[in-house]
Amino acid sequence: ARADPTAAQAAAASAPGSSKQWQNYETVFTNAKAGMAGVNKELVKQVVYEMSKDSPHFKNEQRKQQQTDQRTQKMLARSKQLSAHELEGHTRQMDKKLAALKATQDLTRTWIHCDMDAFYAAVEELHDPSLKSKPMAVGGIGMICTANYEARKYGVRAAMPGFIGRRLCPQLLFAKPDFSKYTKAAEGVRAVLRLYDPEFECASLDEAYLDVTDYCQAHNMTGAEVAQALRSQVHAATQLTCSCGVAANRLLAKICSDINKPNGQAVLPSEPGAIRKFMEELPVRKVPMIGRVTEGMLRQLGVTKCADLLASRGLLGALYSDIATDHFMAVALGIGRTTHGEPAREGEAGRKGKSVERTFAAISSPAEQDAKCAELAEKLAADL
DNA sequence: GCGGATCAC
DNA sequence: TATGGTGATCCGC
Repeated sequence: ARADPTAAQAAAASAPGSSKQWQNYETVFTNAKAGMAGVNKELVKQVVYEMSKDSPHFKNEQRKQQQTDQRTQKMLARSKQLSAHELEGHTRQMDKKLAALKATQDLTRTWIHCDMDAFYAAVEELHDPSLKSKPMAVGGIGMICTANYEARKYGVRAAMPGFIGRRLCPQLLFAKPDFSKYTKAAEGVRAVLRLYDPEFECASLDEAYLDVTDYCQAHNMTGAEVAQALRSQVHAATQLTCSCGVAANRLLAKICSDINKPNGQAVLPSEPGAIRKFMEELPVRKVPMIGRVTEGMLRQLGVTKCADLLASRGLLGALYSDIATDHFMAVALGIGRTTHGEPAREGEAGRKGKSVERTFAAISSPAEQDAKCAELAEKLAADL
């Protein structure tokens, strides 16, 4: 590997005086992600744009973007029609909502959100330690599932097409996803988590929520100490590292687990003042369920930090649904769930749907399209 | 009620 | 050359 990934890339980049259209090209790949602090974002944007701009995929992205632009414009127009009187009314409504929410706040529990670091890639490195020092991605030429930290230095990351990753980092190695390996590793991790909260909840293969209130009490330990012990024990048992967030509820713990990634932890004290201060400065995009689109719409309304959610509560109340504003206000106060969900009904019991989809090259003949549908239906029937 | 959009992993 | 798959929920018509 070269000493300075971005310098090597810059030398290889081809853009002799071309019009710099890529500068206006927003891509998910330049979002902040652990291990990507030193990445030359402009360069990544340029490479992604150059490799994408003539593709059908790009056209489709543009179409979708236009759609959300329209939606945003509609909302913006409505916001401008609001009278001061209407705004005041909505503000009072939101104040009621806030008061009700505050009454439900519970700061007596200690939650840990545990998030494995570059999980699939870390498991692959376990099976082949020589990969550790090399940039490597799990996935294929079509799509990267996750990249190790060596690869992230080049801007290579999850959800990026493999051929773009290879352009950003020519020596990038690919490992074929092997979910039986990851499932097995996850079981090793879970065996440890169970010791700290027998009712812990898996959010995915590599994420879990633990209520460690009882454990803290029984062992006379702080949440931070438990997280430290848990991480050591996970590493001892599996040779894998994870990051933890420690806070009074699941929402805050989840946000915190991302702060000191990889192999770190962050603690938010369960004090009203500390929580208020933490939320005030937090960019809304860090909040679970505020994704790229919602972030964009909120930005148009002048809302970028969680403090803005409170300040603009009247406006939000006028423009968004009850469900959405409930979430916004809860987030603004740092209020999240403090209980486990339904007793984990194993397997398929809670399932509400089942589907199958494939990406394939364009086909235009009705006969071929029909055959494709039949193929998918057969697959779905077999799965069912 | 439905299809499409959004979000998460 | 080439841009994933599954499931849940919400929005807008």
